[in-house]
Amino acid sequence: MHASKEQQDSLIQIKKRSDFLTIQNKGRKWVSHGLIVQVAENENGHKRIGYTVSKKVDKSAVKRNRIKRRLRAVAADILPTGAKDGQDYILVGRPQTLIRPYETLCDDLRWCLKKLELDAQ
RNA sequence: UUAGAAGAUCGGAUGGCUGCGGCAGCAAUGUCGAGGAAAGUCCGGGCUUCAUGGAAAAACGGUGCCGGCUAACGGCCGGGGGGCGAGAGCCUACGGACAGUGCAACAGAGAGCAAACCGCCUAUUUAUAGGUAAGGGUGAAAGGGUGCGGUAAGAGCGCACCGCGUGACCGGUAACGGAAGCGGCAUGGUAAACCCCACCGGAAGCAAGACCGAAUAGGAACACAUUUACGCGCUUUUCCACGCUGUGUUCGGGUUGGUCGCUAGAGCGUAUUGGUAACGAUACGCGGAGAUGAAUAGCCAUCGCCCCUUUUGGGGAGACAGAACCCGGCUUACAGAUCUUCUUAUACU
Repeated sequence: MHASKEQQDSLIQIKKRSDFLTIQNKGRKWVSHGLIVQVAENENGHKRIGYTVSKKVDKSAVKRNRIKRRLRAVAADILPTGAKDGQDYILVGRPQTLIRPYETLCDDLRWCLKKLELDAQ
């Protein structure tokens, strides 16, 4: 089920704060137990991905880092095949992200992507 | 063995598959990759920039027994005083109250150059006057304590012992300790209240700052000429020195992106050696994260740890917590494990 190295290279990371804000404003959003996904179209035709774990989720920096790492691991497995070109994705961590089993977390992401695709039509 | 005290160390290990960041390499690949507190940002430095340089004073902030260590400190080590404990030990903002100002509710007669409510004593007389601080009462606190003498009753009024003040002299680098003698006892507490004294301190921080490439004011540098004065020059004042003006030429700033700053530093380890110790000296060895929406992850196996039942076995937990320019400390958090030294009680010998 692991994505190949080539596929993972197609993912570009979102770094600017302004990009995060525009995606959050104009994009669509779907919530699951393990994580939240936000999607918006972009102009350059690539798949782009960003991660957000705020201090609201957990005050400990160690736990926030671990949540971000798990989100990154899930995204690396699912998104190269599950995501579409020309779209921006933001994965938002939740308290459940820390303790949910890995397979369930993957299912959460797949479910969110499916729902968002239906919603777009 | 019981109950403690002090100090130090560790903070799971190994491997596989799929991945991440730095470096090397054309590539394959190789190699390195979080902590004892990385935390809080409370001190002290290095480094960088800003202000024209120096001296003195004031203001503001900090430190506060003594000696030593250190680049430095509010840190550490050793010592002294005071307090706590049976002890090993632990705690300690621990300079100054004859420089000045202030503060202490209520109660009480009286609370800071003491006072006289009840009482006691004396006189005249049945209410005053004087003496007194033993006893009572109030209070957090009532101006030495006990005993004897003394007296009208009393009182350091006198004496002894204790306490207090002062203290020749002795020990110690010092803080301080000991102490003959003298003083009849007085100048209560509070300075994490203002304050005084001694010592220390310019300010802001790697989003500092430097460079490169792209669009507008103040401006900056260089050359020449000229004037020396009001005022201005990064807390204020004073003193001394210095600068300021005009013209021309050249360059070009607030923001964003990239590169550098960026990790070898008061570095770590071992041995010898000086020192009670903190720490210093010498020799040899080591080379160890540098990200910038920010790298250590996901899954699994074995060993170890804890709990349950015990024949095999099954299940569970894994603390506090994530480098962001770098060091030296402090403070706070921490499952569990190990080692060393010491005290106490009991037993054994």
